[in-house]
Order: sequence, then C-alpha cells, then structure tokens
Amino acid sequence: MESQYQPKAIEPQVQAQWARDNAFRAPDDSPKPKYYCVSMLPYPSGKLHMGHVRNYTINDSLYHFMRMKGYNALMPMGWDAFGLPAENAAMANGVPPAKWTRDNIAYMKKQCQAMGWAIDWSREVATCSPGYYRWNQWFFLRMREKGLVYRKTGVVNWDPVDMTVLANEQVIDGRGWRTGALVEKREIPMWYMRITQYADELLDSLDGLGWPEQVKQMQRNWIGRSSGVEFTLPYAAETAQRMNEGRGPHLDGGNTNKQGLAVFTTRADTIMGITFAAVAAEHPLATEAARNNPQLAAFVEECKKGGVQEAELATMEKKGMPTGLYVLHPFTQEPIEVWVGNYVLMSYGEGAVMAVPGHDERDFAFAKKYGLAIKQVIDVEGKPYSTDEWQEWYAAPGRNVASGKLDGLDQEAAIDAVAAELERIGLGRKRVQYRLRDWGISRQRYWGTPIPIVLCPKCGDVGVPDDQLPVVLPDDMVPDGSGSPLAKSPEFFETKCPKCGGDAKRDTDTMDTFVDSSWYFMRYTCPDAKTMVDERANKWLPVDIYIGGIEHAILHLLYARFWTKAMRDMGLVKVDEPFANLLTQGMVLNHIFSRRTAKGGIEYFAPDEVQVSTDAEGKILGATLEADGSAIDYDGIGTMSKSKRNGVDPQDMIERYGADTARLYVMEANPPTDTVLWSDKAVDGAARFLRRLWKMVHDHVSAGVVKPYPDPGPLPGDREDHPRELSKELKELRFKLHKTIEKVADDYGRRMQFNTAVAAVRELLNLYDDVKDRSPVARAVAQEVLENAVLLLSPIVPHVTTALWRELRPETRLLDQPWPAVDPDALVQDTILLVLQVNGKLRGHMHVPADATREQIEAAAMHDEQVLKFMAGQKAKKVVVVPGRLVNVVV
RNA sequence: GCCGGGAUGGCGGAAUUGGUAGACGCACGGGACUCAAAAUCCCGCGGUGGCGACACCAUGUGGGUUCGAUUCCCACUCCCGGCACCA
Repeated sequence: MESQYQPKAIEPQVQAQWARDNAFRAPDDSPKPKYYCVSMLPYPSGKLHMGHVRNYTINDSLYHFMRMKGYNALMPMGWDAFGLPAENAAMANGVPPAKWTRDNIAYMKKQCQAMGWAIDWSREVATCSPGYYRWNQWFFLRMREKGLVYRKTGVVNWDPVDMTVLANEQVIDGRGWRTGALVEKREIPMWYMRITQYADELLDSLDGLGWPEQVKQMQRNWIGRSSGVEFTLPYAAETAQRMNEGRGPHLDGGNTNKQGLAVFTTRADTIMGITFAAVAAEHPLATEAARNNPQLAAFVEECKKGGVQEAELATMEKKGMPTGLYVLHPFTQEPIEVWVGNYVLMSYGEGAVMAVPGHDERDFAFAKKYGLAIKQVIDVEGKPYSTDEWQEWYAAPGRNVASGKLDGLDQEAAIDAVAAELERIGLGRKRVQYRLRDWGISRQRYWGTPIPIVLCPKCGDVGVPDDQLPVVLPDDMVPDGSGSPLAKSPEFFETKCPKCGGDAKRDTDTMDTFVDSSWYFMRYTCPDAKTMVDERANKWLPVDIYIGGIEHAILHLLYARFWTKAMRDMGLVKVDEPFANLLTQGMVLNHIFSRRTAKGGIEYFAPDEVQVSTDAEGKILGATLEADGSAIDYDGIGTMSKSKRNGVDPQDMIERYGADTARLYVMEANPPTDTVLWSDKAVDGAARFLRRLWKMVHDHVSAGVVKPYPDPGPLPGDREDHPRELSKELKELRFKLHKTIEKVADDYGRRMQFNTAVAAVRELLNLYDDVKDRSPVARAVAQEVLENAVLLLSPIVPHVTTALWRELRPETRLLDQPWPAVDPDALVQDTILLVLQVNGKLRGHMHVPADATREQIEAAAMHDEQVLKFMAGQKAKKVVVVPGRLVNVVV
C-alpha cells in the first residue's frame, strides 16, 4: 500500500474500473426495490459551477447510501439544452447555439465523470435533440385536442429599438439590457396551457407529498384559491349607451359584460363601502373612455410604458385618472365613478376592481391621494376609526355598520347575505377564484422547441400531423438580437396546410423551456422508447427523491406536476405526482459586479477580475476593474449565474485537490438546504482529513489485516493468557463506533444532513487516534473501526474509500458492501452522565446507574456538593428530573 | 409591494422533540520535529473580571411564556430566494 494519499493516481484508476464494470448501470428489471434519485438537470452554460457540484454530490451520496441499503438505485443525467444563454453566446461570438450547446455538453460531461458521480450515462437526455423535443410537440397537440391548449393574447416586454420581445431578465430598471431603450408593454397572440383546470388537484395533492413544508406553502399561496363573490356593477345610463355603441374594442376573454363592469371580491361584506371602481389601462372601458379624452388617452399610454414584471408593477407609485364613466351600486343604484389605475392587472381576475377605501389599504392610499370618499362600514370591536390615517384593524373582519340591512352581521353572515341578494337580483354569485394563471408557452425565440402549428389563411390554426413530427429546428442559425431568425427564414416557415394543401405559414414561436423540464425525468426511464414514454416509466416513477435549487420551488415544480397529471389523464403514466420527496438545495451565492454601458445597457464582471475596497468590518464599499483600474458597481451578493458572470468553476479545485476533496468539502461545509456565500477557505481541512484517514489505514494495514471484532477468530500472536475481554477504553471506542453508525445512517437517510455525518466520523476517528493499545484484540477493534469508517464515508468520497477498502478487505469490492449494522451489545451502558442544574443554570454533573429510578436520581442530586453549594441553604421548591438528561433544582 | 426562508465566536457551522450554547472544522497563536521549508504531531482559542479555583455576560434587536428558550409567542431590523419570458 502506498504510504501517501495520491488522489491523482487513485481517481482515474477507480473511475476506469467503474466504467469497465458498468458499475452504475441500473437494470430496469431487478428483484430489488427501486430507488430513483434525480437532480434538476443542468443548463449547459459552459462549465459546472459550485451549485452543480453541491447538487450532484448530494444526489450521488444518496445513491450510494441507498444502494448499500439494498436498493436498485438509479441516478440519471441530462441537459436542459434550449434557452436564452445559447442565443446570447451566439450573438457574442457568432457561433450557432447548437454548436455552442453541444460543445458545452461535451465539456461538462467530462467534468461530471471526473467528479466520479454514479450516473447511468446510458440514459442521458438532451432536450435540444429532435428525438426528445418531438414529444413536446406531440403532447402539445394531444393537449390541444383535449382543450388543454388554447390561443389568446398576452402581454410582453417590447424593445422598440431592437424591435424584439425581451425576457424579464433582459429588462434592467425598465430598459432593454442591450439597447438601453425604455421598454413597452405589447399584446401579442400566444399559446396557453390550461393549468388552472388542475388548480384544485395541484393544491389538494400537496398534502400527501414528502416535500419541505415551506415549498408546499409557497405553492399553495401561488395557486391562491380564494372564495369570494363575483358580481356586476351595472353601467349608468350614459355609460351603457357609450359601451353599447360597440365602438370600443372588446377583448375575447369574456372580460366585459354589456350591462356592466364585472368584478370579483373576497370582501363582499364591505360592499356598502364602495366609493369608486378601478380598471386596468387595457380594459375596454378605459379604451372607450380615452377615445375622446386626450388626457386620459395619454395616461393610458403612460401605463403601457415599462415592463410586465410583477415586482415592478407592485412597487411603482399608484396612479390613476377618472374616466368620466359611471357604474351603479348594485344595491343602492348610487353612481360610482370608474377610474383607470396603473395597479390594476388585466391578467388577474376581471381586470377591474371595486374600491373600498374604508377597509382596503391600497384603496385607502389611492383615495387619500385623489381626494375620494372614504366610508366606514365595518366595526372591529369598537376600535376607533378615522379617515386621517390607515390603521391595521381597518382591514380586519368585524361587524357591519352603516350598511342598511347588513348592520350587525359578522363577516361570514354578511358575505352570505350579500351573495344571496346579488343572486336574487341576478347580478352576482359566490365563486372560487385562483391567483394561478394559465401557462403561456409561446416564446418569440429561436433556440427552443418549434410549436407544431401551421397557420392557414383558409383553415386557421392547424396542428402538424403526427407523421410529420418532429418539426425540426434548423440548427445552423445565428440570432442577431432583433427578433427570431425563424420568423425571417422562409425555408422554415413556408409550408403547405396539412388540411387543404394550400400555401400556409408555420408558427415561428418556440416553446418555453419549462416545457422541456416538465417531463425529462420520465424520458430517462426509457430514452430509446418509440413513444413518448413506455411501461418502464411506471417501473421507476415516481422519483423517490428530487434534488435541486430552492429557486425552482414554484414554477418548475408546479409545471412538472401539472404536466404529469395531464399525462396521467391521457393514460401515459400511472402516477399522480412526479416527485414523492424533494430536497431543496440552498443557493450558492457570490459577489456581483457590473457597470452601465455607454448605450445604457449593462455588463457584468467576474469577481476574480475585480479589486474591492472594504470597510473595517470587511464590507465591500466599492470596486475597480483589475484590467484597467476603472471604477465599477458592486451589486451585493446573489445566485451564481452565467449571465451575472459570478459562477465558480470547480475545475481548479479538482485539479489541485482531487474530486474526493472537492466532494467532501462541499458536503461538510454546510447543510444542503442552507444558502451559502461561496468561499473555499476551508478546503484544506477536507484534504487534510483524507490524508489522515489514508495514514490511519496505512499504519494499521502495514501491521497486517485481521478479522474485525466482534468475531475475529484466532488472532495473530494470540495466546491463552491474552484477555479477550475489552478494556474500558476499547469498550468506549466500540460504543462510539456503533453510535456513529446509527447517527450517520440517520443523517443520510432521514435528515439528509451530511455535514453532521462527516463531523461524527471525524469524532470517531479522533477517538480512535487516541487509543494506543496494539494488543491482538485491540487490532481487531481497530479493523472494525476502520472498515466501518470507510463504509460510512464511501457515499461522499467513493474513490479514496474504494482504494482503502481494497487494502482492508483485498478479496472484496467496496461497491458490493451492504450498509454496516449496529451491534446492540456495543451500545449497552452501565452508567449515564446527568447534568445538574440549580435554577436552570449548569452547576455540575453526576454519574448514575443506567437503571436508577427518579427517586434515586433526585436523592443523589440533593446530596451533590455543587448543588448544595448553589442552593445556599435554601429549601428546594421543586425538582425537575428529565430521565437520561438532567436534574434541575429550583429554590 | 406580496409569498417563502435566514441571522449563533474572527469564519463555516453543531445543539434532531423546550433540557450542558459553541460539536466538528477553518483561520490564528504557542510548542515539538527539521539545517530549513513543506507535511505531520501536541497545546490554546466567544467576551468581561480574577494569579487562580471560579463568577458573570452572551445565539440579529426589543418584549413575553417557562423550573429551563438558539428552539415557542408578539413586534421589529437586515439579508437571501420567488413573483409567471433567466433556468
């Protein structure tokens, strides 16, 4: 055995052996129970970053652990290969996205292999291959047949200089990131998937999932089921006349009602407090009112400025303008003026709201700003009410006042009464409403799945027939930032209508890449299937543990759940949910540096290109570019990402220390769910530990391997007069060993907290190191400790442990070893150590027999010197005994 | 703005169900080995006071519940993630 730990020699050799043995190929037919562990597939941005290393090492450790526990484990890998960064890279260096993407995949696959992850590469999937995305197209058409796909207009960010649609990420402070131009909202036709049809099931089946509670809560809130009342505020006579003239364009989504303005509220009990109504700038009523009101038209135009991001809309100053149009209160027939508000979203509800400034904080602020009436109609336990300043309790449920027939009713009764009355007069009813909106999947981009629709002037939208799938994306194009190249390529879009055979045009939009990631984990199970999926999917699904970043807690996970249910309803798979258990990894963060370009766009700089100045506490104050010393902006810390150029490539660490050290470092540094600010300060500690482990095994093996305790057989040099009885020291070591096996199994299997598992093994080996006994029986215990320590660490550092196992048990292979068993005999203790407290403060310790009764413990504590000292002669008021833990004397 | 999460020594973190705050590391300081360096090994390492035994303080801030709170409750501050076209 080599006396020095040499990862550079060991790792390639061990990996080559795994490859020869096909060690990680998971058979579809195995008598063992399956364990399907999947990580969110990486976007092939160029190189792995530390977030990937963390993600896949967690996955890999769980794979090995469950394999040792007797499962047929499968860890697949694929590439989320469509998307925006490939187009940006193409624009920057003139290489087609296809080539750039394939090169990146090749490089990153090598990195994955160098990390030694137990990936079954025979199942590799890349979403940009026609063999994969044809099934996106095929399923899109099936969903369309079922009415789960439909077309309507949607609002996008429009860059008026580049004449192109921008992603939210490409809008910085309301301007296009390349042009610096002010972004506008623009309505375009798009394809939608009817996820709202599954809203109830998506909500209800969360309860049974083994997911973190916080993620389930986020999804519940996102879906946002609320029950309320939908009703119509009838138009006042003059308004009705204007709206009925039909000059205002009507949207096709059923948003307008010829007789009035449709609104939805969860606070129908406050209906008597309505003092005005507000509509979105895009609402037909606003359009009509603006027709001969230039000031209002200008305001409506102004509302169209800026992007479509919710965060931007929610934080901007609330502005409004009266339309001069009126609706009537459904009960009193009092006229209510309709305002246009920049905070009313056309995409949510009806695009119109009733305003009750007396009991809604936002309406209150708006009414104050524009001098509108504020009316109290709810009383909360007699708390004071004044229209001067908003108070929290104004929005709380209470009893109705100044509300006519509703007076004295509590919230529930008032809502019921209002709903009943509205229904009686035919103006409204109770309804369940969701915050969740249908999923718009059309993207005006090149590098994605083509939408398989032909637009025929005679037949309308026609689905591409199955036998003409896939609609292949040409892979030699280079986008230029001014709209999709597909829309400029007649070779792509010119086609014949599949129905009538006449000249027609393909849809040149591509699908949202969330489509790709909604079912790839199914395709892994049958990557060569001639159908979307086959029976093998039902063998492996659901995914037993899904691992990935917390940033996907809502969108990706919700879309994949929806997609799975849609596939189930078409009989393609049998599962209701794709991911039985979920481990959300915390983000790996790094500093972000940027500067504004001359054009008004933005460019980012990698932290290693930057010199920073800090204050006394190490806080970063400013930064300069190392290359030319120019000042740039420090933008704080954020997620490692390609676009912000703050990712850290693990390659340096692998080359310097080896894969095992890199793996150990990321696993022992923090719990997997923690957000971490990137640092490699402690990586030396991981390297040191592996060297130390190597040396311990080396020193032991050099004296000859023996059979491990408790059944060592005849020991070399053993004689009749050598005691087989363990010394106190060796008993303690074995106690620690078996406690550690127990703890590490719990940490891996239940807690999924690897940092504490490593710490526990470190503690064990620290104790082992202190034992200097070299007697034959001590050597058998040493063999037991080392073998088990190697097994416990093997899921995290598989290369070095493979090499060490070969020395400890030359006739066997580490990968075939089961998870070690706990020896109950080793855990038997005669005495236990109790903590002694006086008034809750630690005052001493005491050993008691393991079977001592509460009375005996109490009596012993009351005679303890320290306890008596701190009781200072006072009588005990109370004695708290927590069995196995502590005694607290209260005086 | 809304939803979800976080804050513990110089640093990463531990304390799993309300029961010894700081496990295990990193960095640092001292020492051993060495011609020297690296590597390795040993000792120390939250703060304040004390020669010391020891005492007091301390888990973002301010309150509360409890024999006992890092853990539970209330109010707040700052940071991170998401907000539907980054993936």
